[in-house]
Amino acid sequence: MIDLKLLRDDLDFVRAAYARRGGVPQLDEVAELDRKRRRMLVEVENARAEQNRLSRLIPLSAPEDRPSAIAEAKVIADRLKELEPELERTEEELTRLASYLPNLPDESVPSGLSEEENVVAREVGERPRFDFEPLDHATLGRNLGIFDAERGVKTSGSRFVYLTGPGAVLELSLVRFAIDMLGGRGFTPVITPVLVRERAMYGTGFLPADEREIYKIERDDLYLAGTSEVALASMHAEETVDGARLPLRYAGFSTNFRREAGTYGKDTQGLVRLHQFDKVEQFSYSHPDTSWDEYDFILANQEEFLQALEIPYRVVVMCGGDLGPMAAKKIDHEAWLPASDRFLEVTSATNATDYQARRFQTRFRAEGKSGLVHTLNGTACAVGRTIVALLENHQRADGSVAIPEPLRHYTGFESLQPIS
RNA sequence: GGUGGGGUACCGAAGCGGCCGAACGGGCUCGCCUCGAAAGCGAGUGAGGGUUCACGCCCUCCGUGGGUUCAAAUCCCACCCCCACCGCCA
Repeated sequence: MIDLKLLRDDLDFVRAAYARRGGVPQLDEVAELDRKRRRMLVEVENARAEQNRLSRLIPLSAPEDRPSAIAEAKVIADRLKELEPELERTEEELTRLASYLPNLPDESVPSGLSEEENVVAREVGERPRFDFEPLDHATLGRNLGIFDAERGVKTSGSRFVYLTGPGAVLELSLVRFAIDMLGGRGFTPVITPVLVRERAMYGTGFLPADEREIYKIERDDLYLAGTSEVALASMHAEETVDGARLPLRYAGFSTNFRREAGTYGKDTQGLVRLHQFDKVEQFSYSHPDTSWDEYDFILANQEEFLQALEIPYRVVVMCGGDLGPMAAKKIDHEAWLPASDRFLEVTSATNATDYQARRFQTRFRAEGKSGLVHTLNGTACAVGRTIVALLENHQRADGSVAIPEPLRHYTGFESLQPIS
């Protein structure tokens, strides 16, 4: 939710900001409803003030004056019974429409409507050169016996896999590596609930915008989270935290569930686009004045993680049209996949500014003043896609795949070997 | 699945339908006292919104939503959430 005061104070500013993400059709309607609401609010409050005044006089008045005093108060009471529902309807409509307003893009966000207009900031790391024909990750995975897609389909349908043998160990190793790295940087490890209430989904910003993408458990009225961001953003809902304790940093681990609606036929092989995958996520509650510094910190952690694993990548700044509803800015890191000959999104970092905090009412208090915090999130390790990048970049002529040095401590092996 | 008990301000905890935004205790802040601290004493201490250049004024909030009434923390209805115990269970 954005601050509706902005619509009153500087509608043109809001309009210009939204233009960078393709515009928001209902903007003027929201602004008009807001004006109407305030008009009615003043009317209702004045009536209530009058009613309160009259009511207070009743017990003080002489018994013989009571009937007339009550009759007088009743006139106002009846009038309020007409005005209040009307105000309420206006407020409901306003809230409903306003909940579709996305966050305002930061000034540094490039204009654009689709991912074609995202901006590649730079490329980091050397693309590997092979003196043999490199294999794509799906083939490698099969050869190495680290996942089993056929049986995943048998059990759960397409886009589900079994991670097997060294694949399972590799996953746990990556998770632990990421958690340890962040633990040294002030992030408290958290394993989050994956079934969440509607309120958590709404507050994070995935509802109402991304409803199609989310699994819902109708019977128990719960949703399956697509990222631990949901539970982490919801963690301090309705709380006022001591400003001196900011930033609050969490390294969330969870299994994530995504419907991948509308992606039929896309990335059907391997570990790229699954309905279920595990991820370690950075999440920060920041003071609003320093949230862009915190954003840089999250981005730096992401780069260090990729560099430690010797994965070449590029930094992509999302254009306005490619931002999620909660994002004021979003930057992805895309790993280079030499055999597939393309880049693959492996991390994403978002500064949600006060958008989520306003919905969740997460505040801070410092020097006697209180305000909304800023929330930020960024992938630390999306396990499946990280494995994809490791496989393609570290494959060797004999069909094996080298494990990067920092990870060996966790895996206990130095390479993945082809089975039989 | 069953049975109970609860949701009041930063925390704990009272609260006859009418100066109740709410006693009291703790905490916190600022004073006094002190060489300094503790203790003690005194004062203060919620949030959101509307309006105003401002001082201020006004409205709302006692889990949520309805209802009764001139007037609801208080009475009525529905719902949500939390806790405890029993059963089942990784």
